Amino acid sequence: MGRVSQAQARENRQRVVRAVAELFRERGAQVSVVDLMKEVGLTHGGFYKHFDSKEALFEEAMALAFQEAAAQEYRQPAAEGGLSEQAIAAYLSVEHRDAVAEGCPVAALATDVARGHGGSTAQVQYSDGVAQLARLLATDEDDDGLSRMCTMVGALVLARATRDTELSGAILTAARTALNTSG
Amino acid sequence: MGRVSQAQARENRQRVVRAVAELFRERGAQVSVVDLMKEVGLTHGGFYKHFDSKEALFEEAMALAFQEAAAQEYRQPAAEGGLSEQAIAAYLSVEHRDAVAEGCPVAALATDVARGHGGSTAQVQYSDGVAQLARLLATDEDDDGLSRMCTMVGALVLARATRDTELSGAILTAARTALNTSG
DNA sequence: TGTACATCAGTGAACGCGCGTTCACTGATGTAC
DNA sequence: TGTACATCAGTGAACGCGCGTTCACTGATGTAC
Repeated sequence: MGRVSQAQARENRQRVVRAVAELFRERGAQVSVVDLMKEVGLTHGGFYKHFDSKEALFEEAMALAFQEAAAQEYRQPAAEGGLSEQAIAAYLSVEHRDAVAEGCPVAALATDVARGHGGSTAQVQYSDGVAQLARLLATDEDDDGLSRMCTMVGALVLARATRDTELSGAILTAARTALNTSG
Repeated sequence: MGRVSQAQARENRQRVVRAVAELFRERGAQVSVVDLMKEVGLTHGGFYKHFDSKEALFEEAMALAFQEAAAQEYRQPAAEGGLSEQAIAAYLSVEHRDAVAEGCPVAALATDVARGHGGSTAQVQYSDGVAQLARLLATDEDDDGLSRMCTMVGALVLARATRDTELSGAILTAARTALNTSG
């Protein structure tokens, strides 16, 4: 194919990171270099022109996932502080449940981070992401948002694991109801 | 080594299933046949005398994990119905957080099941496990236990992912407090 | 109970395959004049 | 602006390795007499 412009190369690199940020949430560490390069229309050979190793890419992708998550609609706080009822409904929606790749990385990557995939810097990034999400949920000094975050993340994770059963929707509904009545 | 008695063979087989039921929770599908046979003191060659395939073993191990979980101490209901405060405290303890292999499979395997590892029968077994856990948490007709289960599972999963930070203990405490005051 | 033979649990080498990574090569891009 | 050459993004074959699985073999166990 021959050399490609610097701008094109930068864009290709960015597309790889973004693709992995999504594939990572969907499949965890189970993404091969061949697959991810194919995902952006390239062959695997050029991978190491951009990244030192697969793990280095994973760390970068994890950072991007958390960075982009901060701008998600389900993170818009209500005027009076705390997340709005709509934001919580968006987080606990069937759409969010089914869109793992673009969804909350705190919910999608918890088990991977706990198992040590993605390296040790991933753990730090993840913890920061958790703290960030909790802060959005905090309402006053009596509620640091942590237990509400547990309910939301737990509901999303469980709804995804039971996706093809009627339990899945019931879980989302139950969590939504509990969060709106208690907060 | 030569042939081994039928009783010994049965015991060996059972030990493999039990070992995998634990390794599975700890590492997900990332357990090699060589590793798991080594875990029980055997070599990999004999594996297929006991199981049709690695996936078949995984399904059996998943079944065992849920079966054994039903007998865990954190599942003892209080006299008046619902889980006792002690049972909830045990579930949300640092000990349970650190003992993934012997801990609640609903929390340990959620992401794996959601990603389709362990086969389709695993999804059914998992959903049954979720329903079972929720039933333990139900207190009356107004509370089916689902939202409380989300809080518990979410707390355990998040505490594990943030294990080396001070956030981890705070998450467990916050969830424990929330569950005891609202139920 | 003892003997002779069939069975089969466990062994370890071997298989084909996909993985992460390396490398010689290509040829369009970037740059020096 | 044009030309000549160096650069380097991307290609595809190749590497060593670990994986799931197969198989010929071993020898103690199980069984028929």
